[in-house]
Amino acid sequence: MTASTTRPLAAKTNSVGRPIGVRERSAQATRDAILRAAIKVFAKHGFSGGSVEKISKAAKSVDRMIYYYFGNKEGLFVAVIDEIYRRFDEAEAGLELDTGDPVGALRTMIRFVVRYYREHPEFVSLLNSENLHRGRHVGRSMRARPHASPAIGTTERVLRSGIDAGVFRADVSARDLYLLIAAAGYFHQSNRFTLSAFLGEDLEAPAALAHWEAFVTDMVLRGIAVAPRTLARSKGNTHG
Amino acid sequence: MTASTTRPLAAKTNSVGRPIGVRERSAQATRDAILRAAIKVFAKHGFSGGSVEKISKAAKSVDRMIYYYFGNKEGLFVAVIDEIYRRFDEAEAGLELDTGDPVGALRTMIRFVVRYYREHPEFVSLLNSENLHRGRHVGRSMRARPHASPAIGTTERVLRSGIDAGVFRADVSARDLYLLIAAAGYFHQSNRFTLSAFLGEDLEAPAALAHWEAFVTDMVLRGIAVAPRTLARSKGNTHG
Amino acid sequence: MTASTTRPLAAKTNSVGRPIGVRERSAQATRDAILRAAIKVFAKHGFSGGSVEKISKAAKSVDRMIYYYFGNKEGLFVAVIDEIYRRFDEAEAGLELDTGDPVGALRTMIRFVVRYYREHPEFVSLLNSENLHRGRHVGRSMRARPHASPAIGTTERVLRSGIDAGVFRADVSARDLYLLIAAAGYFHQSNRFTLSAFLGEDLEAPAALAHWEAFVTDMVLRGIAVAPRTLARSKGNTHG
Amino acid sequence: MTASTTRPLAAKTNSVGRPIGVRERSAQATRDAILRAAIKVFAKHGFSGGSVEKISKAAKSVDRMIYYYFGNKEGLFVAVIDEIYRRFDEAEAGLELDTGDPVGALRTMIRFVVRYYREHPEFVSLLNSENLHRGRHVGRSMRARPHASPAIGTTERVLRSGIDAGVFRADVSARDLYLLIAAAGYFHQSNRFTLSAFLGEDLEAPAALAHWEAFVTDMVLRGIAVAPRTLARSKGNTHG
DNA sequence: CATGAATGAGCTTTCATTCAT
DNA sequence: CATGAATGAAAGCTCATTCAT
Repeated sequence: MTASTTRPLAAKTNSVGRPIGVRERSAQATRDAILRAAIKVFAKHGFSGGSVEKISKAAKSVDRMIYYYFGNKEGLFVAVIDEIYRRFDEAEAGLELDTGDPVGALRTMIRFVVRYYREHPEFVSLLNSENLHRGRHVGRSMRARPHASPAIGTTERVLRSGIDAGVFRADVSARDLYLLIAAAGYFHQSNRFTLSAFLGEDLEAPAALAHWEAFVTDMVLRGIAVAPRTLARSKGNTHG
Repeated sequence: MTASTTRPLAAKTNSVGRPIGVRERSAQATRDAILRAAIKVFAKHGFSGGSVEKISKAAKSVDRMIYYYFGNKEGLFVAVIDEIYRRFDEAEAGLELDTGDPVGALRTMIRFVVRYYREHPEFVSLLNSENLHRGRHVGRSMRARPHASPAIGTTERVLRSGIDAGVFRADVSARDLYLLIAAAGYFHQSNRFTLSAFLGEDLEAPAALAHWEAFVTDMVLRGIAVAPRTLARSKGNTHG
Repeated sequence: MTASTTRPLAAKTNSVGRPIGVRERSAQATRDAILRAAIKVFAKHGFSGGSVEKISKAAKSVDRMIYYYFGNKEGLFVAVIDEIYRRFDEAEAGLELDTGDPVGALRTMIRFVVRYYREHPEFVSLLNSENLHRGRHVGRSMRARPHASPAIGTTERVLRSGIDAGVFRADVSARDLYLLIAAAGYFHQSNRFTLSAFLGEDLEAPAALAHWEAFVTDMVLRGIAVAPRTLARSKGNTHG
Repeated sequence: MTASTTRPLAAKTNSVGRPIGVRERSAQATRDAILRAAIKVFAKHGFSGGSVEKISKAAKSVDRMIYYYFGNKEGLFVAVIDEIYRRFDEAEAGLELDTGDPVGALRTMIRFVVRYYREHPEFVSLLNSENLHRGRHVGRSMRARPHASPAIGTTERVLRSGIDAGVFRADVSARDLYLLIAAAGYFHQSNRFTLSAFLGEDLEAPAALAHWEAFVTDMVLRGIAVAPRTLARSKGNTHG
C-alpha cells in the first residue's frame, strides 16, 4: 500500500490492514497491552523519550486508546510506576524465609534483591526516570499504599530473628539495612554501563554478578554481626 | 585523553598556544557557557527532555552555537559526560588522606563520596541518563582514558595502608570496596524521591544524610575489619 | 496498482465502500489539495527547493497534514509522481486514433505527445526532478504497474496498422519510435530556457512550437516510411 | 579529537588537522577545486539540494572561500554553467569531420552528441537544474558569448556539404537538425531512470546505448535524405 | 466502545551568509 | 590573502493532545 492511498500513513490501523485481534480484544486486554508496552518503552527511552506513538505501536493499538484508558501520557506513567511496584511487592511476598536461620534468611533476602534488579532492568530504569522527575508520579500512586514497604517489614522480621538468636547486632535498623542492600544491588545494575566503561570490564557478565552478590553478602553479614570488640565506632579506638 | 580533560574551562591560551584575543576569549566563553548550561539542563530534564533551545537559552546564546561547537545534541552530551567526570576526578584528586591513619582515611574517603553525590546532584542525574542510553556516549569520551579510575587507585592506597597496619582484611579488593561505598552514596541521592515516598520521610533532610553517612561508614569499617573469628562466611558456622 | 492510480481524486466513496460523511469528504479534499499543491510547488522548485511549508500554504492547509497523509516529504513526492503518470495515461487513453489512416494516426500521436509536454510543464519538470534523484521514487509507485506503458501500446498499434498498410517500415520497434517522439517533445519543452539563450530566440513562442511539431512530424514520417531504395544504412552506399 | 576540544566541530580545518595543501594551494588551485566540486555536487543534488557546505567539503576547502571567490552560491552556479558549456564547446571543437563524406560526418556528429551526454551526466543534470530555474543563470554567463552555438555551426557545415553533394535535402535547417539530434541524445540520458522503470529495462546498459545511437542515426539520415518521391509532407499524398 | 481526522507547538538540524580581524 | 566566529531564518519532522462522531 503506497502513500497515495486515501488512508493516511500515520494511521496505525485501517479496515484492511488492522493488526489481528485489535477490535476483538477485550477492553481489559487492550489496557494491559498498553501498560505492558509502556513499561518497556518508558524503561528504554525514559519518560520524555518514550513517545505515545512508540507505546501505542508496541501495544499494537493506536495513540487514541492511551488517552481513552489513561487520560494522558502522565497518567499512563503513573499506572506504570504503580504496576512495577506492585510486581516487586508480589515477588517479595513470594519469598520463603526461614526465621529459624537468620543468617540464611538474610542471605536469601540479599540474593533476592540483587537478582530482582538484575532480572527486571525496567524496574530500575523506571525508578530512575521517576527520580529524574522528582517523584512527581509516585506520589499519585502511592497515596493509597501503606507507607512502610513490605520489603522493609520482611527485613525487620529477619533482623529481629537474628537479634533474638544473638547473632545480629541490636543497634541496626531494618530500614538502614534494607537500604544498604538495595543500594548495592541497584547501583550495580543501574550503572552497569558507565561502570563497565569506568572499570574496563563487563558488569553484565554472570560471573560479575555472582562475585558482587557474594561480596555484598559478606560485607553485610560482617556489618551486622555481633562483634566481640567494637572496632569501627570511633577513630583509632583499638589500635595505637 | 581529551582536551577538556586536560584543559580546564578557564584556560587562557588556545590550542596553538597563541595568546588569545578578545574575540577568541569570547568564543571560549560562549562554549563554556553552553557546556555549563547543558550540564544543568540535561541533569534536570534528561537527554531527551533537555532541549537544545532550553540549553541555548540558559547559556544566553542561540541554538546554532551548540551545533557550531559541539556538532549536535549528542556531541554536546558527550562533552557534558566528559566534563562531569573531569570535575569528579579533580575533586577526588584534592582529597588529603593520611595513610598513617587507615581508618580515618577510609572515613574521609566515604564522607567524600557520599557528600560529593549529594552536593553534585547533576553528576548522579547525568550518569543515570547516560546509563539509560546504555553508555552510548561515555565510550566516546572515555576511550582515551586509563581504565582504572583515580578513585579506585586512592581506595587501593588506603586499603593497602590498613592491611599493612593490620587493621583491614587482606582479602577485599579496592574495586569492590569502592563500588560498595559508591553504591551507598549514589543510591541514597539518586533515588531520594522514590525512597522518600516509599519510606514516608524526607531523605533530603541534612539529618537523614548524616545518619546515612554514619551508618555506611560503620558498616563498611566493620565489613573490612580484621575479624578475630570469621562469622559470616558460611551459614551457621559459629552459632547454631 | 495503487489506489490513486485506479481511483481519481474525485472519488466519492472510501476504501470500504461506505458512503462518505461530511468529515470524510473534507479529509479527501484536504489530501487532494495537498497533492495538487505539491505538484505545482515541486514542479516549480524541484524536490529540494519545494518546501513542505510552501506546499501546505499553497494547499491552504498546515505542514502537519502532509505528514498525516503522506508520511513525509518523500512519500508526498512518490504520490506526486504517481499522480502525474496517472494523468498522462488518462490523457493518452482519451486519444482517438483512426487505424485506417496510419500516417494521420501517427501525426495525431506526435501532436499529442509534443503538446502534452508543452501544456503540462509540471510533468516534464517533475520527471526531471525524479531523474535527478535517480528514479528513487518512481520505483515505489511503479512496482505494481505493468511494465509496458500504455503509450507504447498505442504506438505499437499505429505502427502495425501502417506496416499492414504497407506504408511504414517493418523493422522499427514501437518502443524506439515512441522514445524518439517523446525525446523531441520533451527536450524542446524541458530545455526551453537554456535553448532560448543558446539559440537567441524564444522557444516558448507558439510559432516555435508549431514549427518544431511540423519538423518532428516530417522527420519521423520520413524515417519510418518504406523507402524505395535504402539510403542511410551504410556510409556511401548509393551515392558515391 | 572529541567534541570537547576548544575548536568547533563544524570548522572544516584547523591548525592541527587541516587538509594537506590547503594553505599551500595557490589561489587559482583553490578556485578550481571549488568549481570542480560544485559541478559534481550541483549535478548530483541540484541547485537547492547542493549546499555550500557539501561543496566546500568536496573541494577540501571551507565555506568562506566560496564567498571569497564567487560572491555567493548563485555566482558559483553561474560559473558552473559557464564552465560546462565551455567544456562542451571545447570537446565539440575537437571533432574531426570529413566534409568530403557528408553522411559519415553526420554519423560522427550524432555519435559525438549522444556519447558526450552519456559520458558527461553532470552536463545534462546541470542543464536540467538551470532550466528548472528558468535559465536565470545562463543569461548572466552567456551575455559575452556569441549567440549561435559552435555545434550548430558545425552542423551547418556538414549539412551544407551534404546538400552540395546532392545527398541531403536542402529544406532542412541546421538548427532543427541539431536540436533533434540533441533531443534524442539528451532525453535518453536525462530520463534514463524513469524510462528504465517505465520500460522495464536498463537504459544504462552499453547495449542499450549502442542500439539507441544506431536507431537515431538511421532515423536522422533517412529524415534528411533526398527522397525520390516525397512521402510524408501531407497526409495521404502517395497512398490511396 | 472505539476511532479517523485534525492540530499547534515544539523538536533537532541545516541553510546561506556576514562579521571582524 | 585568508579565516575563525557568529547568526537569523528556515528546513523537515515529531510531539502530546483534542475534535467529532
